[in-house]
Amino acid sequence: MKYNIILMYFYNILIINHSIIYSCGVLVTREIEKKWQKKWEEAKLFQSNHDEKEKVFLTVAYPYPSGAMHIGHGRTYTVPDVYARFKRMQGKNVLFPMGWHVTGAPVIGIASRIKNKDPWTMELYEKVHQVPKEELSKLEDPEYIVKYFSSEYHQVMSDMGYSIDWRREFKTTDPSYQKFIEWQLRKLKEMGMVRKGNHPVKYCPNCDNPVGDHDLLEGEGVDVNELTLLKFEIDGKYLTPATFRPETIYGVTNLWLNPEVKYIEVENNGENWIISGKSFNNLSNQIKDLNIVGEIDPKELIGKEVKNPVTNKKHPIFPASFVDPEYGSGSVFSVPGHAPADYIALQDLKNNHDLLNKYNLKDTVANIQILNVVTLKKYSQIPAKDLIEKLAIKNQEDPKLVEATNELYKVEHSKGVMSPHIPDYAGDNVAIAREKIKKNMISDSLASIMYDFAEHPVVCRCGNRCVIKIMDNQWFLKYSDEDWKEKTRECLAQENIIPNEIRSNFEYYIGWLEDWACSRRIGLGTHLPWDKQWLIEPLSDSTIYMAYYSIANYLKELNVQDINDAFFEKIFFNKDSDDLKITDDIVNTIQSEFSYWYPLDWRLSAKDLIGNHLSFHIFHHAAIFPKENWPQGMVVFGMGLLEGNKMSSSKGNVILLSDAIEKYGADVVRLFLMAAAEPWQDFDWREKEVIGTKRRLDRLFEFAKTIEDIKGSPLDLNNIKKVKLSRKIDLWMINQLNIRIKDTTDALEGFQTRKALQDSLFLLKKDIDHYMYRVKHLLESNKRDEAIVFVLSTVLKSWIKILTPFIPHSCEELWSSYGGDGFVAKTLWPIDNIYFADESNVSDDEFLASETIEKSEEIVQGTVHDILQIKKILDKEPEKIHIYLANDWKWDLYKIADDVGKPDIGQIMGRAIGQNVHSDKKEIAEFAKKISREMTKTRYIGKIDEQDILNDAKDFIEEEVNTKIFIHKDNSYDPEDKAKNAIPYKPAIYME
RNA sequence: GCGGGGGUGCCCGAGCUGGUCAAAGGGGACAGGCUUAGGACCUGUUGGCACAGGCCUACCAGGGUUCGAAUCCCUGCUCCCGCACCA
Repeated sequence: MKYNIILMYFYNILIINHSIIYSCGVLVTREIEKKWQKKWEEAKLFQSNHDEKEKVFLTVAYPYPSGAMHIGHGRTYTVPDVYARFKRMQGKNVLFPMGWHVTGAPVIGIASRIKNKDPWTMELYEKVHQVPKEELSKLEDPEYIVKYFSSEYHQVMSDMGYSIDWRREFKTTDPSYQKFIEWQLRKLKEMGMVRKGNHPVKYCPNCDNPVGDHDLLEGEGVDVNELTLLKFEIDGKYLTPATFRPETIYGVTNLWLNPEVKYIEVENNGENWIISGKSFNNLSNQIKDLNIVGEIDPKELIGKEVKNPVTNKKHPIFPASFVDPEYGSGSVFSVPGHAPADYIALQDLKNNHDLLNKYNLKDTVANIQILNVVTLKKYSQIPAKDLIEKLAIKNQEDPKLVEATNELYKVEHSKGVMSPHIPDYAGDNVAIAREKIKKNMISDSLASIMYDFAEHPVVCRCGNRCVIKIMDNQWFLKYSDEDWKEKTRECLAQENIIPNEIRSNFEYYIGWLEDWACSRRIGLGTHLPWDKQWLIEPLSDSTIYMAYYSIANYLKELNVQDINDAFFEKIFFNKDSDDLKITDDIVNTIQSEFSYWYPLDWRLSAKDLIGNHLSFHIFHHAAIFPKENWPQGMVVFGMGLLEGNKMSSSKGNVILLSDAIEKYGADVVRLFLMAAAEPWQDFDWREKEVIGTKRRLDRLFEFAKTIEDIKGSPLDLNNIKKVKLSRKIDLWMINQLNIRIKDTTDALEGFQTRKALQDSLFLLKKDIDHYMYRVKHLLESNKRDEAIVFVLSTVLKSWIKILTPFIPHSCEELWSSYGGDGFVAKTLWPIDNIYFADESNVSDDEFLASETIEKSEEIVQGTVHDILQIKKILDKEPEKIHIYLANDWKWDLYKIADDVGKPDIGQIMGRAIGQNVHSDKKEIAEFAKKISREMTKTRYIGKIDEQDILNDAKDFIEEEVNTKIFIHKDNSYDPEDKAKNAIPYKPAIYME
């Protein structure tokens, strides 16, 4: 024990040292980040108002603040911030708002658990969500929970430097928002999109409330199954076994009852049913007015007969210990032909002489004839038996029995056909027959529907067992309505979906969605305006709230009583009305604000919300707004992983965003999150790689210092001394910069943050390294080379700009440190033809084409590479290196080969001879053969002046290969006949 | 079961409108340099065989289309995600 404490002590020291060492490398500290955040706020940089500029309106799903923000959330909210900042620099007027979705039930449960000092919850909120002790007890109030965490979210979002227009912040319980929701629901009701009906839910009788999966102590993710209750008559009463497979009613041989459990007689609508005592709780929540009449002794029923409701055959009742009194109604009908469990139970009973004697069943059991119902290829008339034999199942306790049951259920459902002797349904697929039989039996009052959990128990957090309750008089949104679906599809079709592969997912969900229960009993929220006992279900109040953002700041100024339906009709549809209570000028201002910002350009959300939130969002926009205000695009996010494992607050596997910011700084966190994966992919937070990201950021600052060092005086980005460039390597660097700017811009347009950073940070850094390497020898002879200073300053200036959306604090700091004017966030995004766009630079026609510039550098590098390769395998150091360039006829032939486009030597030869490119046919053939394969590996961009290129880089090459080089256009000196190896873009080499 | 998306080198992960792909980038490993030292930085190597700039084998498996396939088509295997009344 002591030993461990000592070890921990050392470990702590190591950790402390660790962070000290790293923090030494920080160039942008938290203080600097806070400084810039304050400056942005003071300058109201992100307050967006209606003006003449082109607008971009984007929203990201507002959070449900029931816990602290973790790095997964950090990614979700950084993506829109990066895009917003990018678009602003492109001169757009961008609206990026934020609100809090506080309606719903979870906080109610959390609050009561905190009140009850539930240890798990207390630990979660204290350790994972890091709520201070003095605040913890206040979380007994659900309103306080959302208040506490929404202000926490607000703080962390500010610390991340998000460019949010906070004037439009709201909570979904704000009175004016509730007015907005009431208006929407009334509107939908008027349109006939709301109906009343019944609906089964997971329910806790103790809490007297429906419960969601996250409110469960046990049984998370357990399905609710729909079962058919079949009524088997016995002495004027009914036994009501429940089943998944009503079609097997034709194969019933007997019923099973558990003689060791309590059964009761209940009265239901004039009928008397015999059910297990334990099933009453569940059934009574589903069937109205179910009254207990008395107890029934199951032992007395054993051996008696029941009547099959469909075939009218008589079946005996047998005892069985496997009958679970909690499942269904506590009795089971036996289909040994198609249910392995029934088959084996029957076998077991046959061998159980004690039991047979006790109930005097010997003859009855022996007379049971197993019946066939379903015909299945590759199976006998008794498929249950086949499977039991195949899996070698010995008795009822065998765990493989479940496997056999599931297997047969699946196979018969998907491939089974009703056997020829089954009346009315012979030849039908099982799946179809099942539905038909169920429907017919219910309409003939031979059966009814009940619901049960697929597994027991399902336990509420309060400790009580849950049941399934039919909620009656529920209100539904009619997503099943075909016209509504059609309109929704139309809306989807005109939207941009990123990534586009997700589109088919939406199409699927729109088709699949059925009516959605939009009312609930508990939680925070808005009451249904026409039926106040109901609250509006929290997904249904979050469908078109983006429209609310556009006017939220104005609504804060208004008197809530004055906000009525007429107001919203005016704002959203410009409909005039006598009921308006607000003066014209104010209404018109708000109206124009809405019509400026709408439609929504981009909606961002997580991919697990496709089937509900996002689909509802389309449904409601399609229903309520005219086409010109339909949403324009959606971006769907992936999930977050932590060191390869799924992030989950409730499992404690999270890193809080606030901790990450404290440790690494907002820019590092932003940079890592944006570089780790594209938004729609799952990203993985790996500590090691986060640290790597930090180093890379530091190097940006070092680069700036390097330039100043070369220049020998302070950098002034706002006033870069222009120099006309003549060296190809300088042009190459500028050209690479342009390529990176273009690729970054394209990537950002499509929300590809990872690719954008790949281009703007990593690849550009590589280019700069390469450039520095290429000009190293020039700096040695002239440290203050003006062209180099010009090139590097130009690169730095653009580099800072294109990184600003990602690491805004660092970029502001760099910008202001090196003479930039104002906020870099307010500067314009760089164009992608810097230098070349200026006509005075463009005298040398040859270097207009970026391809040529790239190719030149490739030739230089390729030549160096080849020389080094050959040198490596020579015995001795060469004294001279001769470089031979391809002569004109080779270029001509190369062009022909490119035109032909494939390695078809015959055709290339034919054309070459036809055009008479060269007199020596043998040489042509030889060369054609040589290049025919090479061709496909090289990009042909036309003839370029290789001599000029190599001469320009001659000193660099000589330094690299440490030997004098001689460039030859012909083979006047060619002792080893190497010149013939020269190919366009790939000179021949000879060393001596 | 229904629906969607994948399987790439030691690991993560790009590429996938066919040729510039032995395959970007990162991580790891190895070697070297810089250094008092380094968890900092730089360079090189990281499929095999060659050794005058080359060849072979490779992108789950099998088949096909093509002059040419990681990329297109078919088949199989396999992994992941969603399936609801609720954030």
